Amino acid sequence: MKGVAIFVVQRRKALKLTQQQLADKAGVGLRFVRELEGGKPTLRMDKVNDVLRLFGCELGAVPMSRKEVDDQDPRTDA
Amino acid sequence: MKGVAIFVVQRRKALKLTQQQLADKAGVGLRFVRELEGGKPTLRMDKVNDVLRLFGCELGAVPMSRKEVDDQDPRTDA
DNA sequence: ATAAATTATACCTGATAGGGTATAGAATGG
DNA sequence: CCATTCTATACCCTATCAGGTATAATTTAT
Repeated sequence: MKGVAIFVVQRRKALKLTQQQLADKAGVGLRFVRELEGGKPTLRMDKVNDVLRLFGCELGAVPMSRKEVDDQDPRTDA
Repeated sequence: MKGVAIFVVQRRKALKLTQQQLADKAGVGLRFVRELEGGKPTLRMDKVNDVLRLFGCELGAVPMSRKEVDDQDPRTDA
Protein backbone atom coordinates (compact mmCIF):
# COMPACT_ATOMS: atom_id res chain seq x y z
CA MET A 1 0.00 0.00 0.00
CA LYS A 2 1.56 3.29 1.11
CA GLY A 3 5.30 3.44 0.71
CA VAL A 4 6.17 5.41 3.80
CA ALA A 5 3.79 3.37 5.93
CA ILE A 6 5.41 0.08 4.97
CA PHE A 7 8.83 1.58 5.43
CA VAL A 8 8.09 2.68 8.98
CA VAL A 9 6.61 -0.65 9.99
CA GLN A 10 9.60 -2.56 8.64
CA ARG A 11 12.20 -0.31 10.21
CA ARG A 12 10.38 -0.23 13.53
CA LYS A 13 10.16 -4.01 13.72
CA ALA A 14 13.76 -4.31 12.60
CA LEU A 15 14.70 -2.30 15.68
CA LYS A 16 12.30 -4.35 17.80
CA LEU A 17 10.38 -1.35 19.00
CA THR A 18 6.71 -1.15 19.92
CA GLN A 19 4.60 1.63 18.44
CA GLN A 20 4.65 3.24 21.86
CA GLN A 21 8.44 3.19 22.07
CA LEU A 22 8.75 4.59 18.58
CA ALA A 23 6.30 7.35 19.42
CA ASP A 24 8.27 8.28 22.53
CA LYS A 25 11.61 8.29 20.75
CA ALA A 26 10.22 10.42 17.94
CA GLY A 27 8.38 12.75 20.25
CA VAL A 28 5.02 12.16 18.62
CA GLY A 29 1.80 10.64 19.88
CA LEU A 30 1.00 6.95 19.78
CA ARG A 31 -2.09 7.75 17.75
CA PHE A 32 0.10 9.40 15.16
CA VAL A 33 2.37 6.39 14.77
CA ARG A 34 -0.67 4.22 14.20
CA GLU A 35 -2.12 6.55 11.60
CA LEU A 36 1.28 6.74 9.93
CA GLU A 37 1.68 2.97 9.77
CA GLY A 38 -1.94 2.72 8.66
CA GLY A 39 -1.23 4.90 5.65
CA LYS A 40 -3.31 7.96 6.52
CA PRO A 41 -2.65 10.38 3.66
CA THR A 42 -3.29 13.68 5.39
CA LEU A 43 -0.44 13.58 7.89
CA ARG A 44 1.77 16.58 8.43
CA MET A 45 5.23 16.35 6.92
CA ASP A 46 7.05 17.64 9.99
CA LYS A 47 5.61 14.92 12.20
CA VAL A 48 6.40 12.24 9.66
CA ASN A 49 9.93 13.55 9.45
CA ASP A 50 10.21 13.37 13.23
CA VAL A 51 9.71 9.62 12.87
CA LEU A 52 11.81 9.07 9.74
CA ARG A 53 14.72 10.86 11.37
CA LEU A 54 15.07 7.92 13.76
CA PHE A 55 15.84 5.83 10.71
CA GLY A 56 18.23 8.34 9.17
CA CYS A 57 15.65 9.25 6.55
CA GLU A 58 13.36 12.10 5.60
CA LEU A 59 10.54 12.81 3.18
CA GLY A 60 11.59 13.54 -0.37
CA ALA A 61 10.20 13.43 -3.89
CA VAL A 62 10.51 9.97 -5.43
CA PRO A 63 9.23 8.61 -8.75
CA MET A 64 5.70 7.32 -8.55
CA SER A 65 5.27 3.58 -8.34
CA ARG A 66 4.33 1.86 -11.60
CA LYS A 67 0.77 1.16 -10.60
CA GLU A 68 0.15 4.75 -9.60
CA VAL A 69 1.59 5.97 -12.86
CA ASP A 70 -0.80 3.73 -14.78
CA ASP A 71 -4.11 4.88 -13.37
CA GLN A 72 -3.15 8.52 -13.36
CA ASP A 73 -5.05 11.34 -14.99
CA PRO A 74 -3.75 11.29 -18.60
CA ARG A 75 -3.73 15.09 -18.75
CA THR A 76 -1.19 15.11 -15.97
CA ASP A 77 1.64 14.02 -18.19
CA ALA A 78 0.51 15.93 -21.26
CA MET B 1 17.56 24.24 1.64
CA LYS B 2 14.51 21.94 1.64
CA GLY B 3 14.71 19.12 -0.87
CA VAL B 4 11.11 18.99 -1.94
CA ALA B 5 10.88 22.78 -2.19
CA ILE B 6 13.81 23.02 -4.57
CA PHE B 7 12.45 20.12 -6.57
CA VAL B 8 9.09 21.77 -7.07
CA VAL B 9 10.55 25.11 -8.09
CA GLN B 10 12.86 23.50 -10.63
CA ARG B 11 10.19 21.30 -12.15
CA ARG B 12 7.65 24.09 -12.29
CA LYS B 13 10.03 26.41 -14.10
CA ALA B 14 11.10 23.62 -16.40
CA LEU B 15 7.47 23.39 -17.48
CA LYS B 16 7.24 27.17 -17.70
CA LEU B 17 4.33 27.39 -15.30
CA THR B 18 3.51 30.18 -12.90
CA GLN B 19 2.72 29.35 -9.29
CA GLN B 20 -0.91 30.12 -10.10
CA GLN B 21 -1.00 27.70 -13.03
CA LEU B 22 0.67 25.01 -10.98
CA ALA B 23 -1.82 25.55 -8.17
CA ASP B 24 -4.74 25.24 -10.57
CA LYS B 25 -3.41 22.10 -12.22
CA ALA B 26 -2.76 20.50 -8.85
CA GLY B 27 -6.06 21.59 -7.39
CA VAL B 28 -4.47 23.38 -4.46
CA GLY B 29 -4.39 27.00 -3.42
CA LEU B 30 -1.86 29.50 -4.66
CA ARG B 31 -0.84 30.17 -1.07
CA PHE B 32 -0.03 26.52 -0.64
CA VAL B 33 2.27 26.40 -3.66
CA ARG B 34 4.14 29.37 -2.27
CA GLU B 35 4.55 27.84 1.14
CA LEU B 36 5.65 24.59 -0.47
CA GLU B 37 8.29 26.31 -2.58
CA GLY B 38 9.27 28.33 0.46
CA GLY B 39 10.09 25.18 2.39
CA LYS B 40 7.39 25.32 5.04
CA PRO B 41 7.86 22.10 7.02
CA THR B 42 4.36 21.59 8.38
CA LEU B 43 2.53 21.00 5.12
CA ARG B 44 0.08 18.17 4.72
CA MET B 45 1.38 15.19 2.77
CA ASP B 46 -1.75 14.77 0.65
CA LYS B 47 -1.54 18.33 -0.63
CA VAL B 48 2.15 18.01 -1.37
CA ASN B 49 1.44 14.80 -3.24
CA ASP B 50 -1.24 16.59 -5.26
CA VAL B 51 1.54 18.79 -6.58
CA LEU B 52 4.25 16.15 -6.97
CA ARG B 53 1.85 14.00 -8.98
CA LEU B 54 2.06 16.55 -11.78
CA PHE B 55 5.73 15.68 -12.01
CA GLY B 56 5.19 11.94 -11.81
CA CYS B 57 6.51 11.87 -8.27
CA GLU B 58 5.28 11.40 -4.74
CA LEU B 59 6.57 11.70 -1.19
CA GLY B 60 8.73 8.85 0.01
CA ALA B 61 11.39 8.08 2.60
CA VAL B 62 14.85 9.01 1.36
CA PRO B 63 18.23 8.96 3.14
CA MET B 64 18.95 12.15 5.03
CA SER B 65 21.32 14.59 3.41
CA ARG B 66 24.88 14.59 4.77
CA LYS B 67 24.57 17.90 6.58
CA GLU B 68 21.40 16.79 8.36
CA VAL B 69 23.02 13.57 9.41
CA ASP B 70 25.90 15.47 10.95
CA ASP B 71 24.07 17.77 13.32
CA GLN B 72 21.65 15.11 14.41
CA ASP B 73 20.95 13.99 17.95
CA PRO B 74 23.67 11.40 18.63
CA ARG B 75 21.25 9.17 20.50
CA THR B 76 19.21 8.82 17.33
CA ASP B 77 21.64 6.45 15.72
CA ALA B 78 22.64 4.67 18.90
C1' DA C 1 10.67 54.64 -17.46
C1' DT C 2 6.39 52.47 -17.11
C1' DA C 3 3.24 48.86 -17.35
C1' DA C 4 2.34 44.14 -16.51
C1' DA C 5 3.15 39.90 -14.47
C1' DT C 6 4.87 37.23 -10.79
C1' DT C 7 6.04 36.57 -6.19
C1' DA C 8 5.88 37.87 -1.22
C1' DT C 9 3.30 39.21 3.14
C1' DA C 10 -0.49 39.89 6.22
C1' DC C 11 -5.22 39.09 8.07
C1' DC C 12 -9.38 36.28 8.75
C1' DT C 13 -12.04 32.01 8.81
C1' DG C 14 -13.51 27.15 8.47
C1' DA C 15 -11.96 22.60 8.63
C1' DT C 16 -9.16 19.23 10.57
C1' DA C 17 -4.74 17.17 12.31
C1' DG C 18 -2.69 15.66 16.52
C1' DG C 19 -2.91 14.25 21.13
C1' DG C 20 -4.95 12.38 25.24
C1' DT C 21 -7.96 9.11 26.98
C1' DA C 22 -11.08 5.07 27.10
C1' DT C 23 -13.08 0.76 25.38
C1' DA C 24 -13.02 -3.64 22.77
C1' DG C 25 -11.17 -7.32 20.19
C1' DA C 26 -7.56 -9.80 17.93
C1' DA C 27 -2.91 -11.50 17.54
C1' DT C 28 1.24 -12.84 19.72
C1' DG C 29 4.09 -14.86 23.26
C1' DG C 30 5.25 -16.59 27.81
C1' DC D 1 -4.24 -19.54 30.76
C1' DC D 2 -2.55 -14.82 31.07
C1' DA D 3 0.19 -10.69 29.73
C1' DT D 4 1.65 -7.89 26.15
C1' DT D 5 1.08 -5.77 21.93
C1' DC D 6 -1.46 -4.14 18.14
C1' DT D 7 -5.61 -2.62 15.75
C1' DA D 8 -9.87 -0.07 15.58
C1' DT D 9 -13.24 2.75 17.36
C1' DA D 10 -15.01 7.06 19.57
C1' DC D 11 -15.04 11.61 22.13
C1' DC D 12 -13.11 16.13 23.30
C1' DC D 13 -9.85 19.89 22.94
C1' DT D 14 -6.27 22.89 21.16
C1' DA D 15 -3.40 24.36 17.55
C1' DT D 16 -2.88 25.39 12.98
C1' DC D 17 -3.18 24.28 8.04
C1' DA D 18 -5.25 25.79 3.76
C1' DG D 19 -7.63 28.97 1.24
C1' DG D 20 -9.43 33.49 0.06
C1' DT D 21 -8.52 38.15 -0.21
C1' DA D 22 -5.81 42.31 -0.26
C1' DT D 23 -1.61 44.83 -0.39
C1' DA D 24 3.19 45.38 -1.53
C1' DA D 25 7.45 44.27 -3.30
C1' DT D 26 10.02 42.28 -6.90
C1' DT D 27 10.88 40.80 -11.43
C1' DT D 28 10.18 40.98 -16.34
C1' DA D 29 8.91 42.96 -20.60
C1' DT D 30 7.83 46.75 -23.77
